[in-house]
Amino acid sequence: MMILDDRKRRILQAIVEDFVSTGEPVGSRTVAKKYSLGMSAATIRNDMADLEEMGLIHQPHTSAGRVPSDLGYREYVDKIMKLSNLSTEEALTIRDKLVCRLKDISQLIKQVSNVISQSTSYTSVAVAPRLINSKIRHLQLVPIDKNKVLLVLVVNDGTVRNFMVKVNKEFSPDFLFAVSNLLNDKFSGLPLGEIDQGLAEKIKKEYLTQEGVLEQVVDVIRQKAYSPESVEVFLEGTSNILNFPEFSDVSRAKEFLEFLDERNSLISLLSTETNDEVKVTIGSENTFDEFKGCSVVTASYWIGDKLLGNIGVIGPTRMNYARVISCMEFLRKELNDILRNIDHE
Amino acid sequence: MMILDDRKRRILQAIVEDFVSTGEPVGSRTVAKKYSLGMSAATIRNDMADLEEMGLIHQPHTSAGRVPSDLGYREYVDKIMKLSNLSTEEALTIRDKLVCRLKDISQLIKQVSNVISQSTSYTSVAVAPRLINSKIRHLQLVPIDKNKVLLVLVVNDGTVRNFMVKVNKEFSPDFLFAVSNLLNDKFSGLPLGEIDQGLAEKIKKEYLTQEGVLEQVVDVIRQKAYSPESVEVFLEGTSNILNFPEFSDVSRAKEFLEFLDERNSLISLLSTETNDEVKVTIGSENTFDEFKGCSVVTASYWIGDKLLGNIGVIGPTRMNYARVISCMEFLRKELNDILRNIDHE
DNA sequence: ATTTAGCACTCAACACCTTAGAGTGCTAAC
DNA sequence: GTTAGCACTCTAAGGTGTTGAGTGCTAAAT
Repeated sequence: MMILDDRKRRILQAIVEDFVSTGEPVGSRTVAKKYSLGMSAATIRNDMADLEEMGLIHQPHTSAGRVPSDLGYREYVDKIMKLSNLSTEEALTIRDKLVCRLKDISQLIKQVSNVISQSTSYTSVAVAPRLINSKIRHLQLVPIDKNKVLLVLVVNDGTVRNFMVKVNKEFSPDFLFAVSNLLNDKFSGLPLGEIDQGLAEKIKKEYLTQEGVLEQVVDVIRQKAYSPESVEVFLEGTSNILNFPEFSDVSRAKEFLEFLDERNSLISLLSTETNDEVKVTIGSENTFDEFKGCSVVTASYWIGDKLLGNIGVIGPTRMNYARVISCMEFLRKELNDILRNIDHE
Repeated sequence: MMILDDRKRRILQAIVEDFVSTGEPVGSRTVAKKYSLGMSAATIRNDMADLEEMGLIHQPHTSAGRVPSDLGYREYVDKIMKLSNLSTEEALTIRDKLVCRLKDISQLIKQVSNVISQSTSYTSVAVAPRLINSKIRHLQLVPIDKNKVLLVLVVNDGTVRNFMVKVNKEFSPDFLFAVSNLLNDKFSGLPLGEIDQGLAEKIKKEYLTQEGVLEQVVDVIRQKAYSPESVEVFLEGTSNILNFPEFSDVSRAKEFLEFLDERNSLISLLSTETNDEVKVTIGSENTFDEFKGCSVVTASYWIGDKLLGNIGVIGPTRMNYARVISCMEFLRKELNDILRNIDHE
């Protein structure tokens, strides 16, 4: 457990905030002058030496100023920084951008991601609501060709998804319509996770039908509900990272961008459940090596107590944490509000 | 009209090929030694001076070697380079990667784009078949909620698209099914471009129906058929460009990457009709300023004489043209073959 | 017992110079 | 028409000196 006296805390704060905004190591003189803490550079130097001993800051080289370490950022985020609400003006612009795009939840999430990346100028990732937690609102089978049927699935949040179902004989539109009605009768209102072959069996018995569509449909639903393939991921503002001197080394930038291309990594990056809070992962706290120099801020959005998906920001460890976190708080709440209104099951 | 004697052509060839592979300006000694043209460096120097006068090559500075100009590349591409087929091995791997992914044309195109970017190590763009040129194979209306109906549209190449249709009253599934059947009857086989309100009127008269769905559906089809919004664009291998020293300047790389984020620019970049050929646009020949230092190689794919979409490669002007063009030729043919087999209208 | 001023010391960054070498254009000989 | 030779040019790389920011330590001041 780290205990800092008030003065050291203020010095650490000054160092973090100055470094975040300038990108240059911060010297004792700068702290004394710019942050009017009412003490001399020499005093600050002494405290800095202590802070360094504690591992909160370090020097790139002997005659340079100090730079916060990952631990220093952690201390700053946990105990020092002060969050502030977005300006009302900004809040309004963001709200505006979200409302005018309400045609589809996936599009909404994509837009949220876009807004995040724009107003933080970092990279943003988001995953659309996972199927597995949704309830079926409506489904319908549409004939495609002699061995394919399209399953159109509408879930409670209004998302529409298409799945191709392979079948072994051709079915007439009328028959498929009848089956659709039957399925709607039985399935609608059920969570996707509860659809299984047992259910199919029951229906088959009850209606004495032998046709093969039923199992195939249930199969596809089960498969798609669980498969990570069917999770929609949005990535916005990837080129933003090139603004930061941390990535002026092209090979580093490339490594980063290539990592972002891997869907699965992104999904696992986000899928730390964050309950009701915004979660911050700093530098070396990251599991992925590619992100040792980056920080990730994530949040989840919910309907009631059902986790729907996550949103996140990725940027250099030298990140404006207060701002990013405030921004994420705001958007998380905003998103939850919008979703609460949509969900008329 | 530019006429080069055989020797000058071979010198230009050597310069282009050496520069493409090394990225360094090419000197007379290098040409003489590495490309055994059987003449001395001095002779080559004389010819190089001529080539420079013709604007085909130029010197970055007095005591440097020569670098091809855009015009030089053009001459090389048009009259000098020799295309060679892909190795059978490579052809097989590519064919493999395409076949195992046949579930959906859009996915196929995306995969093609992916393959292109991988085997050229440049960035690849592709547009999926445009709706406007497709014929309707099947359509069906699915109820969503009290003022929305989903239009599921299946076109002749097997692509399935969903469109939300706003309506002003709630319709029963049975009614929508009946309308779907009617629409199928009237529309299926028709090119999307031919659907219009006249057609809707005719149907309404014939069936004496007054319900409002029909117009709305026709409206949505017309709108989506023409809107550039509904063109699907795929972009693969964006981070590849960071491999080239041309983009080791981060701000240049950023500019490039940001340009790629704009769908519309990409679409217009590709939508030069290229008939039966692969088209090469070199450096300053590009309309977009952002691409003055890049070359773009595009090709189209067709079913019969209907243009479906385009595929393209974007890379630095210092590009291995012969290889890229061969690769594109191959994939264009491959794609056309696959599509020919799919299209059982 | 802190805090502060003063001072010697360190080190990266920058400017400046020198050198090496790659490449040229020109001329005169082949 | 081609080539060898040579003087010339210019960049890239390495070396040197200077500057200034920043430190740590010590001794005086509070």
